[in-house]
Amino acid sequence: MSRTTREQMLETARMLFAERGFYGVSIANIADEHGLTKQALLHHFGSKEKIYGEVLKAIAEELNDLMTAVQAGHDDPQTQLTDLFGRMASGRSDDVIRTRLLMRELLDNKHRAQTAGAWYLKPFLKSLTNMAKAIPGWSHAADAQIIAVLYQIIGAVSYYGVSAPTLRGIYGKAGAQAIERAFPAQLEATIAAALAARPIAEG
Amino acid sequence: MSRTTREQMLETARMLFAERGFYGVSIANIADEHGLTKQALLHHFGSKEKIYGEVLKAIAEELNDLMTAVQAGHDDPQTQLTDLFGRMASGRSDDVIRTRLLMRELLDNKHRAQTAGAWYLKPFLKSLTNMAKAIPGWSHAADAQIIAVLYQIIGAVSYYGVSAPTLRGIYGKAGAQAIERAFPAQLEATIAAALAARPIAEG
DNA sequence: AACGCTACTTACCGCTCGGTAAGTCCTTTG
DNA sequence: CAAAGGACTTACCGAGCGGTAAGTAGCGTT
Repeated sequence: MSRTTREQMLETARMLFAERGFYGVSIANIADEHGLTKQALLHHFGSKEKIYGEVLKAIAEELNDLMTAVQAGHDDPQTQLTDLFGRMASGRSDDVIRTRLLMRELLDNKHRAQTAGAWYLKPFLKSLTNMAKAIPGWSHAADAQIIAVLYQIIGAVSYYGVSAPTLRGIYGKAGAQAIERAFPAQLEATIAAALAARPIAEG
Repeated sequence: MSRTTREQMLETARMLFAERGFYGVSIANIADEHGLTKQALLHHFGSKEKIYGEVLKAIAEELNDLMTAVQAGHDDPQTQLTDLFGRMASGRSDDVIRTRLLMRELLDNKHRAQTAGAWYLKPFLKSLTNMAKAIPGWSHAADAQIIAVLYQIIGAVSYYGVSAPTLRGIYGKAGAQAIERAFPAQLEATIAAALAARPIAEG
């Protein structure tokens, strides 16, 4: 049963870190969600940094699983990529939480650095790059160019998962819902356009 | 001279908030940068929230200025938009700091909410929307669809300004520099592609 | 010369932070 | 049935947090 508690704690930690960021969440905040004390968390994980590290590690594994699933589902690399990004931006609450957390990590890891960082994402980015290289016309592009394109797509995808509260604040509930409805199709078009545009050779 | 001190403080605050986030920066941190005490900051701004609010307000003004400049520079709305996003992603340290801060605000404002938020950006988004509506083929698109597209572009642009440290961690200094070199041209292509794809009517 | 104002200071306050120490309770194992 | 160990608690700690109170020092006005 301790296993379950641990997993529940990790899940809560992920949600809270995604919502408020590493510095915006205290160990006690996470523990309160379970009716336990912060020392219970420290017992299981040792330190706040380690909790955060485990959350990131789990996310990295999920992304790799997603990658595997997408590769199993299609042969065409462009379809694989489109499917992958579509899944990452599904709008399901799991995905939104994960996207938020990854964006925060992107912003913060410079300062918390090596401890636990985007390094976990390295294999995922490597797989992404290989997938893109399999697209006709991309095979001879430099890694740097491919990553530049991929990062722009990831940026577009990520903003989707993160903007909802802001847009609701600016445009009201009905307006935000209309935008949310329009997003997925529009996103797919943007991704298709970005992938269709072949990488530009360095000048 | 008090004016100068105040401005310096705001500048430092902006940089630190961008680097470490609202919760990752204390008033004392900001004050230390000037050799003053935190009470000096509280004297000038009243509270931490108000410092942050002033930073956001200044950014909103800058974006509006940028918008005006771009409109004065070109007649074609698509060129205006491309120019605008290009300037926002110039890679100059000012722009990187501003982009980081806006991304953080996007992630955090749900919780700090009305106090001081993306509401400052409302006029900017409104202008952006109008600019997009002037593009041939976009005039009859719903606001929601236009904003969906714009947000994706903003996402792609923003990731550019924020990813450098992470990419350096993953690909090393030389690799990251190659990516940085490839980014601008690639970004322009992505923006052009996203703008070229006409908004999709709601199904 | 007294006044008021701005710019700042030192001295606090109550609170929360991450983390340590030392236990209690309960279950598993020999 | 005792020993061991995991799960969790209460009781702390020093440090840092945002913010208040009460000044002081230097200026321009009257």
